[in-house]
Amino acid sequence: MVGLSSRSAVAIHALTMLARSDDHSLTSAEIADSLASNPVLVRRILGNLRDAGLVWSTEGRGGGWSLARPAREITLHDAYTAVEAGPVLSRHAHPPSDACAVGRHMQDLLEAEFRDAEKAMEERLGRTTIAHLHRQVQDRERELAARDR
Amino acid sequence: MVGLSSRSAVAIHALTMLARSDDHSLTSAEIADSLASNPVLVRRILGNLRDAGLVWSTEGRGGGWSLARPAREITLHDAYTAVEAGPVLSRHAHPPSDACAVGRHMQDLLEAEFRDAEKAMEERLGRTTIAHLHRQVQDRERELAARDR
DNA sequence: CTAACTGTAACTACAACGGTGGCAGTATCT
DNA sequence: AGATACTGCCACCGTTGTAGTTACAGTTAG
Repeated sequence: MVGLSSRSAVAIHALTMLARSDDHSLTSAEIADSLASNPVLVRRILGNLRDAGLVWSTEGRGGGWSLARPAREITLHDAYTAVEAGPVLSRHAHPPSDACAVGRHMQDLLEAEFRDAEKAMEERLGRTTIAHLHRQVQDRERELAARDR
Repeated sequence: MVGLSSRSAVAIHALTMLARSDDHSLTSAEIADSLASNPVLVRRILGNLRDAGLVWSTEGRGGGWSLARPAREITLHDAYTAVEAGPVLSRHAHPPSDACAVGRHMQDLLEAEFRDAEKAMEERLGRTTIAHLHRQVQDRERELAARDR
Protein backbone atom coordinates (compact mmCIF):
# COMPACT_ATOMS: atom_id res chain seq x y z
CA MET A 1 0.00 0.00 0.00
CA VAL A 2 2.88 2.30 0.73
CA GLY A 3 3.90 2.53 -2.89
CA LEU A 4 7.25 3.71 -4.07
CA SER A 5 9.12 6.69 -2.73
CA SER A 6 8.01 10.13 -3.84
CA ARG A 7 11.42 10.73 -5.40
CA SER A 8 10.06 10.62 -8.94
CA ALA A 9 7.56 13.30 -8.05
CA VAL A 10 10.30 15.47 -6.58
CA ALA A 11 12.55 14.88 -9.57
CA ILE A 12 9.90 15.76 -12.12
CA HIS A 13 8.84 18.80 -10.15
CA ALA A 14 12.43 20.04 -9.97
CA LEU A 15 13.09 19.40 -13.65
CA THR A 16 10.03 21.38 -14.59
CA MET A 17 11.20 24.27 -12.47
CA LEU A 18 14.58 24.14 -14.17
CA ALA A 19 12.91 24.11 -17.57
CA ARG A 20 10.98 27.18 -16.54
CA SER A 21 14.13 29.12 -15.75
CA ASP A 22 16.47 27.94 -18.46
CA ASP A 23 18.44 31.19 -18.52
CA HIS A 24 19.57 31.02 -14.91
CA SER A 25 20.28 28.25 -12.42
CA LEU A 26 18.18 27.51 -9.36
CA THR A 27 19.46 26.67 -5.89
CA SER A 28 18.38 23.64 -3.96
CA ALA A 29 16.77 26.02 -1.46
CA GLU A 30 14.57 27.60 -4.11
CA ILE A 31 13.44 24.23 -5.36
CA ALA A 32 12.88 23.02 -1.81
CA ASP A 33 10.66 26.05 -1.21
CA SER A 34 8.40 25.13 -4.09
CA LEU A 35 8.24 21.56 -2.84
CA ALA A 36 7.59 22.66 0.75
CA SER A 37 10.51 20.40 1.57
CA ASN A 38 14.14 20.95 2.47
CA PRO A 39 17.32 21.53 0.48
CA VAL A 40 19.18 18.40 1.48
CA LEU A 41 16.47 16.15 0.15
CA VAL A 42 16.44 18.12 -3.08
CA ARG A 43 20.20 17.86 -3.46
CA ARG A 44 20.05 14.12 -2.89
CA ILE A 45 17.58 13.67 -5.69
CA LEU A 46 19.13 16.17 -8.08
CA GLY A 47 22.41 14.40 -7.46
CA ASN A 48 20.84 11.29 -8.98
CA LEU A 49 19.63 13.31 -11.92
CA ARG A 50 23.12 14.66 -12.42
CA ASP A 51 24.58 11.16 -12.36
CA ALA A 52 22.08 10.29 -15.07
CA GLY A 53 23.18 13.27 -17.16
CA LEU A 54 19.89 15.15 -16.94
CA VAL A 55 21.12 18.18 -15.00
CA TRP A 56 24.39 19.76 -13.93
CA SER A 57 25.34 21.78 -10.91
CA THR A 58 27.90 24.44 -10.06
CA GLU A 59 29.34 24.80 -6.59
CA GLY A 60 30.16 27.87 -4.61
CA ARG A 61 28.45 31.19 -4.28
CA GLY A 62 25.98 31.86 -7.07
CA GLY A 63 25.96 28.15 -7.87
CA GLY A 64 22.93 26.00 -8.48
CA TRP A 65 21.29 23.63 -10.90
CA SER A 66 20.45 23.69 -14.61
CA LEU A 67 19.15 21.26 -17.21
CA ALA A 68 21.89 19.40 -19.05
CA ARG A 69 19.80 19.10 -22.20
CA PRO A 70 16.64 20.57 -23.70
CA ALA A 71 13.46 19.92 -21.75
CA ARG A 72 11.90 18.30 -24.77
CA GLU A 73 14.60 15.65 -24.66
CA ILE A 74 13.92 14.65 -21.06
CA THR A 75 11.03 12.28 -20.45
CA LEU A 76 9.33 11.35 -17.22
CA HIS A 77 10.81 7.92 -17.73
CA ASP A 78 14.30 9.42 -17.70
CA ALA A 79 13.55 11.06 -14.37
CA TYR A 80 11.96 7.92 -13.04
CA THR A 81 14.84 5.59 -13.83
CA ALA A 82 17.37 8.10 -12.54
CA VAL A 83 15.94 8.19 -9.03
CA GLU A 84 13.98 4.97 -8.57
CA ALA A 85 16.20 1.95 -8.41
CA GLY A 86 14.07 -1.09 -7.65
CA PRO A 87 11.20 -2.78 -9.41
CA VAL A 88 7.70 -1.39 -8.98
CA LEU A 89 5.94 -4.71 -8.53
CA SER A 90 7.87 -6.63 -5.95
CA ARG A 91 8.49 -10.30 -6.25
CA HIS A 92 8.41 -13.16 -3.80
CA ALA A 93 10.08 -12.25 -0.52
CA HIS A 94 11.71 -15.69 -0.50
CA PRO A 95 12.22 -18.18 -3.25
CA PRO A 96 9.21 -20.52 -3.07
CA SER A 97 9.51 -24.20 -2.24
CA ASP A 98 11.20 -26.36 -4.82
CA ALA A 99 9.08 -29.30 -3.70
CA CYS A 100 5.94 -27.83 -5.25
CA ALA A 101 5.31 -27.75 -8.99
CA VAL A 102 3.92 -24.24 -8.77
CA GLY A 103 6.72 -23.13 -6.50
CA ARG A 104 9.33 -24.43 -8.92
CA HIS A 105 8.22 -22.20 -11.78
CA MET A 106 6.18 -19.34 -10.39
CA GLN A 107 9.11 -17.06 -9.72
CA ASP A 108 10.27 -17.18 -13.32
CA LEU A 109 6.80 -16.80 -14.74
CA LEU A 110 5.93 -13.89 -12.48
CA GLU A 111 9.20 -12.22 -13.28
CA ALA A 112 8.29 -12.21 -16.96
CA GLU A 113 4.77 -10.96 -16.36
CA PHE A 114 5.79 -8.25 -13.94
CA ARG A 115 8.60 -7.08 -16.16
CA ASP A 116 6.21 -6.70 -19.08
CA ALA A 117 3.77 -4.78 -16.92
CA GLU A 118 6.47 -2.46 -15.64
CA LYS A 119 7.68 -1.96 -19.16
CA ALA A 120 4.21 -0.86 -20.22
CA MET A 121 4.20 1.71 -17.44
CA GLU A 122 7.66 2.97 -18.27
CA GLU A 123 6.80 3.16 -21.92
CA ARG A 124 3.90 5.42 -21.04
CA LEU A 125 6.12 7.59 -18.86
CA GLY A 126 8.51 7.89 -21.78
CA ARG A 127 5.85 9.57 -23.88
CA THR A 128 5.68 12.71 -21.76
CA THR A 129 8.53 15.18 -21.66
CA ILE A 130 9.45 17.87 -19.18
CA ALA A 131 8.78 20.40 -21.95
CA HIS A 132 5.24 19.07 -22.15
CA LEU A 133 4.68 19.56 -18.43
CA HIS A 134 6.26 22.98 -18.60
CA ARG A 135 3.90 24.03 -21.35
CA GLN A 136 0.93 22.76 -19.34
CA VAL A 137 2.03 24.80 -16.35
CA GLN A 138 2.28 27.89 -18.55
CA ASP A 139 -1.14 27.26 -20.03
CA ARG A 140 -2.70 26.94 -16.61
CA GLU A 141 -1.02 30.09 -15.40
CA ARG A 142 -2.29 32.01 -18.40
CA GLU A 143 -5.74 30.68 -17.73
CA LEU A 144 -5.59 31.86 -14.13
CA ALA A 145 -4.36 35.30 -15.22
CA ALA A 146 -7.20 35.60 -17.74
CA ARG A 147 -9.75 34.67 -15.08
CA ASP A 148 -8.48 37.37 -12.72
CA ARG A 149 -8.69 40.06 -15.35
CA MET B 1 13.59 1.33 -4.27
CA VAL B 2 11.68 -0.92 -1.93
CA GLY B 3 8.81 -1.37 -4.31
CA LEU B 4 5.39 -2.53 -3.33
CA SER B 5 4.66 -5.38 -0.97
CA SER B 6 5.00 -8.89 -2.27
CA ARG B 7 1.32 -9.51 -1.67
CA SER B 8 0.53 -9.62 -5.37
CA ALA B 9 3.15 -12.29 -5.83
CA VAL B 10 1.70 -14.31 -2.98
CA ALA B 11 -1.84 -13.85 -4.28
CA ILE B 12 -0.99 -14.94 -7.81
CA HIS B 13 1.01 -17.87 -6.55
CA ALA B 14 -1.88 -19.00 -4.37
CA LEU B 15 -4.45 -18.57 -7.12
CA THR B 16 -2.36 -20.67 -9.45
CA MET B 17 -2.14 -23.42 -6.86
CA LEU B 18 -5.91 -23.32 -6.45
CA ALA B 19 -6.35 -23.51 -10.22
CA ARG B 20 -4.14 -26.56 -10.22
CA SER B 21 -6.32 -28.37 -7.72
CA ASP B 22 -9.78 -27.30 -8.78
CA ASP B 23 -11.42 -30.49 -7.58
CA HIS B 24 -10.41 -30.09 -3.95
CA SER B 25 -9.69 -27.19 -1.64
CA LEU B 26 -6.28 -26.32 -0.26
CA THR B 27 -5.47 -25.28 3.28
CA SER B 28 -3.53 -22.16 4.13
CA ALA B 29 -0.80 -24.41 5.49
CA GLU B 30 -0.38 -26.20 2.16
CA ILE B 31 -0.16 -22.92 0.30
CA ALA B 32 2.24 -21.52 2.88
CA ASP B 33 4.48 -24.56 2.35
CA SER B 34 4.77 -23.86 -1.34
CA LEU B 35 5.54 -20.23 -0.61
CA ALA B 36 8.05 -21.12 2.10
CA SER B 37 6.02 -18.78 4.25
CA ASN B 38 3.49 -19.20 7.03
CA PRO B 39 -0.24 -19.87 7.14
CA VAL B 40 -1.34 -16.64 8.81
CA LEU B 41 0.19 -14.51 6.10
CA VAL B 42 -1.52 -16.64 3.48
CA ARG B 43 -4.89 -16.36 5.20
CA ARG B 44 -4.52 -12.59 5.37
CA ILE B 45 -3.96 -12.32 1.64
CA LEU B 46 -6.51 -14.93 0.65
CA GLY B 47 -8.94 -13.04 2.84
CA ASN B 48 -8.49 -10.07 0.53
CA LEU B 49 -9.07 -12.29 -2.47
CA ARG B 50 -12.24 -13.58 -0.90
CA ASP B 51 -13.46 -10.03 -0.26
CA ALA B 52 -12.88 -9.38 -3.94
CA GLY B 53 -14.89 -12.45 -4.89
CA LEU B 54 -11.98 -14.39 -6.40
CA VAL B 55 -11.92 -17.29 -3.93
CA TRP B 56 -14.04 -18.70 -1.16
CA SER B 57 -13.18 -20.54 2.00
CA THR B 58 -14.83 -23.08 4.26
CA GLU B 59 -14.15 -23.20 7.96
CA GLY B 60 -13.71 -26.11 10.28
CA ARG B 61 -12.09 -29.47 9.82
CA GLY B 62 -11.54 -30.35 6.16
CA GLY B 63 -11.98 -26.70 5.27
CA GLY B 64 -9.80 -24.66 2.97
CA TRP B 65 -9.76 -22.45 -0.08
CA SER B 66 -11.06 -22.74 -3.64
CA LEU B 67 -11.43 -20.52 -6.67
CA ALA B 68 -14.76 -18.72 -6.82
CA ARG B 69 -14.75 -18.63 -10.61
CA PRO B 70 -12.90 -20.26 -13.52
CA ALA B 71 -9.17 -19.56 -13.64
CA ARG B 72 -9.52 -18.15 -17.14
CA GLU B 73 -11.77 -15.45 -15.72
CA ILE B 74 -9.24 -14.27 -13.15
CA THR B 75 -6.54 -11.93 -14.37
CA LEU B 76 -3.36 -10.85 -12.65
CA HIS B 77 -4.93 -7.43 -12.48
CA ASP B 78 -7.81 -8.84 -10.45
CA ALA B 79 -5.35 -10.30 -7.98
CA TYR B 80 -3.33 -7.13 -7.92
CA THR B 81 -6.21 -4.79 -7.15
CA ALA B 82 -7.59 -7.16 -4.53
CA VAL B 83 -4.48 -7.07 -2.37
CA GLU B 84 -2.63 -3.89 -3.27
CA ALA B 85 -4.44 -0.80 -2.12
CA GLY B 86 -2.30 2.23 -2.85
CA PRO B 87 -0.91 3.74 -6.02
CA VAL B 88 2.27 2.32 -7.50
CA LEU B 89 3.93 5.62 -8.31
CA SER B 90 3.67 7.72 -5.22
CA ARG B 91 2.92 11.38 -5.36
CA HIS B 92 4.27 14.38 -3.52
CA ALA B 93 4.64 13.68 0.18
CA HIS B 94 3.23 17.14 0.90
CA PRO B 95 1.25 19.46 -1.29
CA PRO B 96 3.81 21.77 -2.92
CA SER B 97 3.94 25.49 -2.26
CA ASP B 98 1.09 27.52 -3.64
CA ALA B 99 3.41 30.50 -3.99
CA CYS B 100 5.23 28.91 -6.92
CA ALA B 101 3.72 28.59 -10.39
CA VAL B 102 5.08 25.09 -10.77
CA GLY B 103 3.98 24.13 -7.28
CA ARG B 104 0.46 25.32 -7.96
CA HIS B 105 -0.12 22.91 -10.83
CA MET B 106 2.41 20.13 -10.61
CA GLN B 107 0.38 17.94 -8.31
CA ASP B 108 -2.56 17.85 -10.70
CA LEU B 109 -0.43 17.34 -13.76
CA LEU B 110 1.59 14.56 -12.17
CA GLU B 111 -1.55 12.88 -10.96
CA ALA B 112 -2.81 12.66 -14.52
CA GLU B 113 0.50 11.37 -15.87
CA PHE B 114 1.01 8.83 -13.13
CA ARG B 115 -2.53 7.59 -13.38
CA ASP B 116 -2.10 6.99 -17.10
CA ALA B 117 1.15 5.16 -16.49
CA GLU B 118 -0.35 2.97 -13.79
CA LYS B 119 -3.28 2.28 -16.05
CA ALA B 120 -0.92 1.04 -18.74
CA MET B 121 0.63 -1.34 -16.25
CA GLU B 122 -2.69 -2.59 -14.98
CA GLU B 123 -3.96 -3.02 -18.49
CA ARG B 124 -1.00 -5.27 -19.20
CA LEU B 125 -1.63 -7.27 -16.01
CA GLY B 126 -5.22 -7.68 -17.13
CA ARG B 127 -4.12 -9.54 -20.24
CA THR B 128 -2.76 -12.54 -18.37
CA THR B 129 -5.06 -14.94 -16.57
CA ILE B 130 -4.43 -17.45 -13.82
CA ALA B 131 -5.35 -20.14 -16.35
CA HIS B 132 -2.53 -18.92 -18.54
CA LEU B 133 -0.01 -19.18 -15.72
CA HIS B 134 -1.37 -22.58 -14.78
CA ARG B 135 -0.86 -23.83 -18.31
CA GLN B 136 2.67 -22.52 -18.34
CA VAL B 137 3.43 -24.35 -15.12
CA GLN B 138 2.06 -27.55 -16.64
CA ASP B 139 4.12 -27.08 -19.78
CA ARG B 140 7.28 -26.58 -17.79
CA GLU B 141 6.58 -29.63 -15.69
CA ARG B 142 6.02 -31.74 -18.78
CA GLU B 143 9.27 -30.47 -20.18
CA LEU B 144 11.12 -31.41 -17.02
CA ALA B 145 9.57 -34.87 -17.06
CA ALA B 146 10.57 -35.36 -20.70
CA ARG B 147 14.13 -34.33 -19.92
CA ASP B 148 14.39 -36.86 -17.09
CA ARG B 149 13.22 -39.69 -19.28
C1' DC C 1 -15.35 -34.35 22.34
C1' DT C 2 -11.45 -34.13 19.78
C1' DA C 3 -9.00 -32.84 15.68
C1' DA C 4 -8.37 -29.74 11.88
C1' DC C 5 -9.37 -26.00 9.95
C1' DT C 6 -10.46 -20.47 9.38
C1' DG C 7 -10.41 -15.73 11.26
C1' DT C 8 -8.28 -12.14 13.81
C1' DA C 9 -5.71 -9.55 17.01
C1' DA C 10 -1.32 -8.48 19.06
C1' DC C 11 3.29 -8.42 18.81
C1' DT C 12 8.27 -8.47 17.03
C1' DA C 13 12.18 -7.20 14.03
C1' DC C 14 13.47 -4.86 10.15
C1' DA C 15 13.98 -1.83 6.29
C1' DA C 16 13.03 2.37 3.80
C1' DC C 17 11.22 6.73 3.91
C1' DG C 18 11.09 11.95 4.62
C1' DG C 19 13.29 15.09 7.16
C1' DT C 20 17.13 17.52 9.83
C1' DG C 21 21.61 19.22 11.50
C1' DG C 22 26.40 19.53 10.87
C1' DC C 23 30.37 20.37 8.31
C1' DA C 24 33.98 20.20 4.69
C1' DG C 25 34.75 21.93 0.05
C1' DT C 26 34.28 25.52 -3.46
C1' DA C 27 33.34 29.66 -5.82
C1' DT C 28 32.14 34.63 -5.77
C1' DC C 29 31.94 39.17 -3.80
C1' DT C 30 33.80 43.10 -1.13
C1' DA D 1 41.96 38.03 3.02
C1' DG D 2 37.78 37.22 4.74
C1' DA D 3 32.94 36.91 4.56
C1' DT D 4 29.20 34.91 2.02
C1' DA D 5 26.48 31.51 -0.45
C1' DC D 6 26.31 27.68 -2.45
C1' DT D 7 27.05 22.10 -3.26
C1' DG D 8 28.18 17.51 -1.43
C1' DC D 9 28.01 14.28 1.95
C1' DC D 10 27.45 11.86 6.33
C1' DA D 11 25.04 10.48 10.43
C1' DC D 12 21.01 10.50 12.81
C1' DC D 13 15.83 10.69 14.12
C1' DG D 14 10.88 9.37 14.11
C1' DT D 15 7.39 7.26 11.38
C1' DT D 16 5.46 3.80 8.63
C1' DG D 17 4.69 -0.52 6.31
C1' DT D 18 6.40 -5.08 5.95
C1' DA D 19 6.93 -10.25 6.71
C1' DG D 20 6.71 -13.21 10.11
C1' DT D 21 5.10 -15.29 14.54
C1' DT D 22 2.27 -16.55 18.61
C1' DA D 23 -2.01 -16.97 20.60
C1' DC D 24 -6.63 -17.90 20.74
C1' DA D 25 -11.70 -17.76 19.70
C1' DG D 26 -14.98 -19.71 16.39
C1' DT D 27 -16.48 -23.50 13.25
C1' DT D 28 -17.01 -27.92 11.19
C1' DA D 29 -16.18 -32.98 10.49
C1' DG D 30 -14.91 -37.44 12.30
